[in-house]
Amino acid sequence: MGFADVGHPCLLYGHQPLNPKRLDYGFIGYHVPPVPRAARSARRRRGTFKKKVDDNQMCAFDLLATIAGKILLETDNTSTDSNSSSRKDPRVYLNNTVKNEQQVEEQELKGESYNQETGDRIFGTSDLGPQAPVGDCRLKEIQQSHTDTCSGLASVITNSDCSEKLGYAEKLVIGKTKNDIRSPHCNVDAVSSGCRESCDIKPEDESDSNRMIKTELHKCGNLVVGSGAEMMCSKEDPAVWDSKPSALVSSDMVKMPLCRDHIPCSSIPLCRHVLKLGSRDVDENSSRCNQPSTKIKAFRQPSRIGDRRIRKLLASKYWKVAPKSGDEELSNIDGESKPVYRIRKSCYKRQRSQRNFPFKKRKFSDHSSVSSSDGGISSEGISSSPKKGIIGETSEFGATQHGVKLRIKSFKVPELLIEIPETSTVGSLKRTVLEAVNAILGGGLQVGVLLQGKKIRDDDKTLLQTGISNDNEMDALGFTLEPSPAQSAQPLCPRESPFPICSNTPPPSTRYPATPTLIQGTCNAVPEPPLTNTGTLVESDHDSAPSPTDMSIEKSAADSKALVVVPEMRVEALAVVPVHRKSKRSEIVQRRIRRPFTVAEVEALVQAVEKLGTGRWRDVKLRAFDNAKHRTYVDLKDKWKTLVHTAGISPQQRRGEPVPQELLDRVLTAHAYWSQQQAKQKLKQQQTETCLLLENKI
DNA sequence: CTTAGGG
DNA sequence: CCCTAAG
Repeated sequence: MGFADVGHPCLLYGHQPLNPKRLDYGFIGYHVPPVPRAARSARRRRGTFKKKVDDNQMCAFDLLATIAGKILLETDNTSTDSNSSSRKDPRVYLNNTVKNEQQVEEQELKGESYNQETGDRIFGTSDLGPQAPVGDCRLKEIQQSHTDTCSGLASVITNSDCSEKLGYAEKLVIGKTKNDIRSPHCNVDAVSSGCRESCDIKPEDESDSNRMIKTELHKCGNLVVGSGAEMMCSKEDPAVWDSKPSALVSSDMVKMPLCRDHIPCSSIPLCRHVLKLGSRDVDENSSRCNQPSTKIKAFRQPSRIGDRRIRKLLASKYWKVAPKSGDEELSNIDGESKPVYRIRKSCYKRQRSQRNFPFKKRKFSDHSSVSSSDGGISSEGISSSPKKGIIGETSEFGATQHGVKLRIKSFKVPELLIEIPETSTVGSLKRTVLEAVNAILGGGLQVGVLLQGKKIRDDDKTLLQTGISNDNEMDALGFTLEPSPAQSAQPLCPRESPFPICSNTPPPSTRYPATPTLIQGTCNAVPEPPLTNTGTLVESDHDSAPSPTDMSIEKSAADSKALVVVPEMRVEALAVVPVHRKSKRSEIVQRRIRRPFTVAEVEALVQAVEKLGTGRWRDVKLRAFDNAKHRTYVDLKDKWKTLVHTAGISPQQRRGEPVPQELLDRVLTAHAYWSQQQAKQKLKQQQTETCLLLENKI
């Protein structure tokens, strides 16, 4: 053949296995013929290997998408000067376009047929309710009164200084009102002081026009804050405050070094805006939720191609802030498979589809209806099988147990601190916030469970023991989203934490200081094991991967169950999610968080490749990373590619966690070996082909 | 769905 | 990591 045989890597180097496991493979491994395609397909069909990767992440994405669907950003600078100016045009559009009253009215009239093309999000800041004092921030009132009325996402936008053009921070609280869950519309409350008017759309007060608009929103994904009547009102009296402020408003100010001269924000007059949004797609969604599996599929099919396109468009744009991920432990160990996932397996077969689900969904359902909700934050799942609840029954109680139905009406999002130069544009602020949110939602969350406002830290307790099973307590049950432990502890570059919050290479002008979650006033440095542990649903996956998973749990919960709000909790965490929907057509497609391979993983990979060879990534995945849900065979292939490259460059040129030279040597060896094997095979193939040809001719 | 490669 | 063409 003209090729000198390259010895088996192991024989050549006699590497001592870093891992005892390595002993289990020997030279023989190289001679194992590749599994015939047919066989593989069969395996596939059998479900031997399914992508379950990043399910949790998906959840995060869903969540994000949901939140994103409700942008709350105010771009109107005019407000900075005073009530008067803002009064003239209380409405602020995301795209910076302010619509005139007429337009607004038209929209109202249009009602259901609200033109999607006008996809602008209107941030009305009007008030239809009783007049309230104006001028100062009346956060407290807001907080107290609205507990029941407000629903949906709540966002508090704090303007640290009204006179500062760009300085404001927002807090977003996800919450829902009692009546909202099913309602398709968005409820938005905008409360502000000083320069802004407040807008509180109370369910009861909803006018028809309101309803229409809202409905609209939910349909086309447009967000209208403050509608018709309210807007009008605000015009008349921009400074009117709603008498029923939202209880969801966080009292806690966003501390952002936005103020000039670093004046403590608290010392400056603040403009606060509270926006509450119901989840728009909920209802539609809910109707589909009954058949989850179908639902997703329906989407998937049509969106396949589009999906890719979308991803392509968006993928590269939003990952700058992607948290630097820590490492996972051993390949096989980690993984984020969560129990919840199992429950809804049918729905989320593909990590990818799942991940993009919200976006895709939206994109493709624009015409018809946004069925989305998908669980995100507020979707109300409908689960025909009660016992399957997220927090299903605990095993210990066996058959006697009653399933616990949980409704997750809202999640509290961890506080987000953002630092951005005052010279930044509003757009960049938006982007920054979005990125930060994406970073968090994309990977650094874990779930906390609250009962009566108290955090339940004992994960070993059963629901029964905790009182969660008690119906009376249900209302007091709440869930929080918090940064995963590692993050809180090591904000900037959490080494061990798989899901760091901050980006390792933040843009010059922005950065996300590590901010421990202040939820409940208690900083939970202590990792809260996922709710999962409590339930039986979990299929012992002993995944080590923390956060994202949790999200999935919640998500599932949301999907399959109802949503319940825990009102008493003060929401201090927030995230602002600006969304520019139409503008860039960009549905923020989140890029997967980066998770550098650990040495252990590399070891496992090398070992597997040595044995299986290159070109059989699926097998490699199965063999060495079956439990690492987030490592796809493509990832492994890519890693191998980079390993080969790395091995070929000088150590000085290498970046990231150094890979032991020994491993790199093995990489080169194996690579050479398998390359040769491939060449040989090709040759053989060619020979046989030619032989056949000749024979035929003869 | 998998591979193989380019980006 | 992402995206895609191919198979």
